[in-house]
Amino acid sequence: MALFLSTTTNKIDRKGRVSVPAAFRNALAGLPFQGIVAIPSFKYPALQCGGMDWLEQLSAGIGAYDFFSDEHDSLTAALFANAQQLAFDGDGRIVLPGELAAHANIGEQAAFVGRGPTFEIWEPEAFRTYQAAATRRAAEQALTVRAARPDPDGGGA
Amino acid sequence: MALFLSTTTNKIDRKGRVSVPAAFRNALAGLPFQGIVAIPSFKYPALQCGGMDWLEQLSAGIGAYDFFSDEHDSLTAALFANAQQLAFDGDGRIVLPGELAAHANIGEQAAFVGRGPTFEIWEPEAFRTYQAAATRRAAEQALTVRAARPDPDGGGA
DNA sequence: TGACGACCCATAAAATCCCATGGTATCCCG
DNA sequence: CGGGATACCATGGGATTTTATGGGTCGTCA
Repeated sequence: MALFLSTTTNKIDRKGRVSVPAAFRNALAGLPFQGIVAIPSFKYPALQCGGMDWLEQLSAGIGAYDFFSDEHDSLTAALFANAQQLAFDGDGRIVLPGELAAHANIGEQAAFVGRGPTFEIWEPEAFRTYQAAATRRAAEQALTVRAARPDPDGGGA
Repeated sequence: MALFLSTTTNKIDRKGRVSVPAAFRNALAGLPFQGIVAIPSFKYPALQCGGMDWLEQLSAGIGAYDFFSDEHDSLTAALFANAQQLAFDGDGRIVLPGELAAHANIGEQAAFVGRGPTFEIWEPEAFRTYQAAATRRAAEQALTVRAARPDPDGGGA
């Protein structure tokens, strides 16, 4: 699966449309469904996104749980019930539905944040705040990671 | 994986382009994505770089963490969100985005520093300073090591 | 009829491609 | 071994294409 990298902030026009960054669209090129899948994160005011293939993987993972288990209920309720399929228009834009925009407090602008196999959509200012904290934590953890996983180059970042 | 060796300093033209040293390009030949991946180091004013295969390895290493854990969040936010995929143009150059150049205080010139499986991009003067300090530290540590460990072959030097 | 979504087109800015040049190292041949 | 030819590399700039963004039109469904 392609990786989503870097952060791009795009404007939302008065019809509620946003351009998905070209780099992300390229990562999704070749998939049967041309568009993205967005799920409100239950940890952050943000939207978890990926291609259709990502959702299928997620589905496969959930399938492993017992069908009648509480986990199954919680997960399917939390994930699939709130998931939205957002198709690209001819110019690579999507329309952000009201509930999703509301969950992430998105107004005029939306930040598309790469997270490797997936990406997120944030309100730009909120993301900056979160990002600062995450970077600080990651810097501390970097030592841990290196200790746990021998890293010849001494450092990724 | 190929190795990156030696240091080369190249000029950045007014469009923000730099030639990636031919030796580094050769090390990346054969990869599906022709270009490099750059991540701002959170230890130095420099950019950690490598091929796409390097990033995939990194991604695999992070995948070991629980998907919903804070560690996972911090690392992916710090790495992937700040990472940039920089493709070669037809002449083996990349465009250095503003934020990356800013992080490394890069202006007119960029130093490509081989580090084995990865390489770094520095502002040349800053690298010289860092390099000198690192050399000094290494020399001090060498003395310490020799003192602590009786050396049968007479000290090597 | 009136709101909403899907599709189409226009435009400015930015990224990308393509070609030209000068310098340097390399190779080949006498 | 010397000298010319050659290939490769770093660099510059113009032309072309992509992107992001704005707006219009037409059909659909309530």
